[in-house]
Amino acid sequence: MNDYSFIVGGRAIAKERDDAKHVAILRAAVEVMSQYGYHGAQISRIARAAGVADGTVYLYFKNKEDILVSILRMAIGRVVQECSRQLAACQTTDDKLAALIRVYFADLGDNPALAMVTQVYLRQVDANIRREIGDIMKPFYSVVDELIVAGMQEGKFRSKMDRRIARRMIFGTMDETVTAWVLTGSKYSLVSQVDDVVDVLLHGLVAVNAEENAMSEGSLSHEDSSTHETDV
Amino acid sequence: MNDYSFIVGGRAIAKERDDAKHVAILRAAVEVMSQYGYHGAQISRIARAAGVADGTVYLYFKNKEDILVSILRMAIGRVVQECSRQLAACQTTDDKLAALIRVYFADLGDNPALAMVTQVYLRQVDANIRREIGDIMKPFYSVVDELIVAGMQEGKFRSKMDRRIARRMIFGTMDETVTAWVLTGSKYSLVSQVDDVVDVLLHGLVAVNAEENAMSEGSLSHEDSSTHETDV
Amino acid sequence: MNDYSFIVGGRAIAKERDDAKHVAILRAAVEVMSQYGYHGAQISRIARAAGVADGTVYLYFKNKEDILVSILRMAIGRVVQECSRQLAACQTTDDKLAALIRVYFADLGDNPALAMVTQVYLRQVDANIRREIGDIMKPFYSVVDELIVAGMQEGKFRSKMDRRIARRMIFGTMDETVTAWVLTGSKYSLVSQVDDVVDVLLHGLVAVNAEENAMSEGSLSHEDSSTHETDV
Amino acid sequence: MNDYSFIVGGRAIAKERDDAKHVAILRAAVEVMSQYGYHGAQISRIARAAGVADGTVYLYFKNKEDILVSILRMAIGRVVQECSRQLAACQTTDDKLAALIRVYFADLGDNPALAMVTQVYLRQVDANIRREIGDIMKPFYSVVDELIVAGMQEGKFRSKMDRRIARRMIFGTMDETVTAWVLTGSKYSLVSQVDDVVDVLLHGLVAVNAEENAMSEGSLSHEDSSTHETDV
DNA sequence: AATGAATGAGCCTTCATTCAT
DNA sequence: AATGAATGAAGGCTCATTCAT
Repeated sequence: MNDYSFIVGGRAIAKERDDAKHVAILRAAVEVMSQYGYHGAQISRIARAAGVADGTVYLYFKNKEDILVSILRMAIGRVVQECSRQLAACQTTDDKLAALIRVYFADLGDNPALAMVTQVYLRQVDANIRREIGDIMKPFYSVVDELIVAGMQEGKFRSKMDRRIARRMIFGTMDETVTAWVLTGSKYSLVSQVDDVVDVLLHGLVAVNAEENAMSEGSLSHEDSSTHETDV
Repeated sequence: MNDYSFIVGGRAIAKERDDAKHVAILRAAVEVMSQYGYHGAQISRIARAAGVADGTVYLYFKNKEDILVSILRMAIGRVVQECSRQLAACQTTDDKLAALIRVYFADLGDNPALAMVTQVYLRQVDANIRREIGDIMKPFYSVVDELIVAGMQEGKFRSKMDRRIARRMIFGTMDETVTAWVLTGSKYSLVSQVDDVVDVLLHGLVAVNAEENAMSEGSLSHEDSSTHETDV
Repeated sequence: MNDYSFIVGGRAIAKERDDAKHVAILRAAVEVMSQYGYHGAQISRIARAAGVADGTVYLYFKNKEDILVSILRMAIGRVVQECSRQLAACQTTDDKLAALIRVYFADLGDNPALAMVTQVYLRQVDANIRREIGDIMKPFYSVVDELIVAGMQEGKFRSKMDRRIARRMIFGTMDETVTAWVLTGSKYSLVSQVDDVVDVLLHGLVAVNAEENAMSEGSLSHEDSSTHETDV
Repeated sequence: MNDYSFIVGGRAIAKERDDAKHVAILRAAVEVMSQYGYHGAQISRIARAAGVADGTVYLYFKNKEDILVSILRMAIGRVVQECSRQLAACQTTDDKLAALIRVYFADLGDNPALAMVTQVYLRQVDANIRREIGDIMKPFYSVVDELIVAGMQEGKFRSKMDRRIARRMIFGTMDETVTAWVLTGSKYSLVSQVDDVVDVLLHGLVAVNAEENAMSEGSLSHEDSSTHETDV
């Protein structure tokens, strides 16, 4: 999935030439930024990489931050959509959580450049835009929120748990995992971390008893991922 | 604790006039940055807030980024030091984890401006400085790492768990919690979240059985914190 | 010739708007620098004098020093070109030397502001740029070198003379003459000095015998130039 | 003569500790400037090299330019004084000119760092200080002027020659020679150039006849100096 | 729609000089 | 006399954005 299909997301039919330029600029922005860093990502460089004139960028985007936000919107939009599809096919809440994380990791795992942008550069924007970022993330938050609520209702998840804190643990862990992967050069497989991450989120750090430890061993594969990973 | 004692860390007595200026500039930097944002934190504004001339800033700091890094160094240094003290007094690994998170939340909870800088603005720096940030964070990482290893060795923590992923869950959850608190205006008590956060980290999302749920209810207080918190 | 035709050199027709701005900035730089001195020649002042924005200067020149170097390049380029033309029409080596000095004095004599820049301000640049200045001057050096060699080969110039020293005498004398003229306010005619300078370069200080002195009297006119000149 | 005796010049007895600091600062200024260049010659660096505090420099010199001017004043003062001594011992005007140039070349030849300062860095000062430099040079100019007048009166030098132009030729040639020597790294002997320079100044470029050329051959040594010299 | 030349606001940093001690 | 910490003015350069063509 290095074809940037993530950018146009779920739109079934590309509109026109317009859309082609729109996408080209977003593609270029991701590439330029992941290559040259935040400060090296001048509009003129993005425009050149996209094969358009500087001014043309402003026909498609309000300003530079709008490009960054659009990148996130597209990426998250696509993840959310893919989540809806995959989660519907899951039977248990456990599976749904695993599916959610797998979709997220798979998406970013296939696009290190995009991951670099969302995990690092997007955080360098001004405070006023963080609000907008929050709005973009909301649908994704909702998916998780609904998942947590469902889990609690069906008795699977702990009933007295603070939903917000649970959600922050999920996002915080995902975020930290992806950021560590990105900052160490995207050298190992991000998806390979899914099972371990899900396991620790579901069961926490504490070993309830020896049997539980023994039972969970089979499905885990820490050793594999460990060998590929540089410690951060 | 708005007296910025966090800045000089554990030093009982400020050395000289030197140190006073050093601290004054760091204080000013934290205040100005939390108020005006990263891009609004011009050296001249920081200098004015510190009551010194622009040039004086450069007698104490190499450049603007050095100020940012110094803020983190002081803050983390103080947290690490406080952790060593508090963790030594803890009997169980559970308590140690709780103490660690409590120290961290208490420190930042008392200094919303500092939290704003570490959680938001510090991430806006250039790639080259991120390495330095990593070095500063290492001692803190180590504390957590040792805690995890100890927990696993004494059979308290799950033995087959990936240590790195466990650490990322802890940090990711803490980070997400503090960031959410900061971005919603630091309106509720950050320390009040400690028990819930620790609980969810230790036991995960899954309810093992009805009894466990019932047992954990007593020590938790989601309702209290919930009422103060705006959802993010 | 205060029309700065020296700047575009031999180009018969200015290319485009591009060239017009390029020339306008060089013109402005010469004027501003000769008027306000090197340290008073801020980019913003040059830009204002050229009728462009500060940033526009950097569309045409790499940096401030590049402007200085460009001024020299244009000026010297024009002199060298004019020299080639005039020297070809000369019969004797004496005449060629006279023509060379006349072209140089005429050019700078018509542009006191330019002379001020090349004789005074250009020498205030950094060591690294002196090399570039040397490269620019080389063609001019070569013209003189060839002239000296030709004179020696045809037996006109003293055969055992050190060519380098001869060249330094020629340049040193020209340079000192122009600098003295510039620093005293360009009040007298620089070209009027040509014959005397050439005479002293060709025959030196020593009177060979009474007859030679008597013979040379007719062609010289020290009294005229003397009356206009303030001693330096 | 690398002992900086040039700095105190002819003063028979150094005044006190005062004078020692005065000299130390001038020494340091010459060293620092020749080593680090004009822009690298900050007062603080000069002070450190002189072993005094920054502020102390201002007890001995009005400002930074005053240091530069003082360096020139000392150097020229010493040359002028040495000239008076040596020229008195000369019989002919020719010899006096040779002595003058020899004193100048010997002095700078023994102090490449000083030569670098006078030939290169001193010219980077502002316009207002050039006047002061002119004043300092006047005694040296006078020596040459008197020499020229004497030569003309005794019939040795050409009677109708423009004195000012003659003087500029002498200074221009000396200056160009020293500058070329300095900028090529002071690799050859500057004094070794004296005879050739004097010869070309006295007799000019033109060969009067074959006999003259033959006669002058014996006293010249172009080949020697040529081998040591890199062309500029 | 597309261009790209032009704009100009904005800021970090240096360093000669001062002055309280 | 000596110190050296403190000062603060000053400017080259970048780059997001505009707009005439």
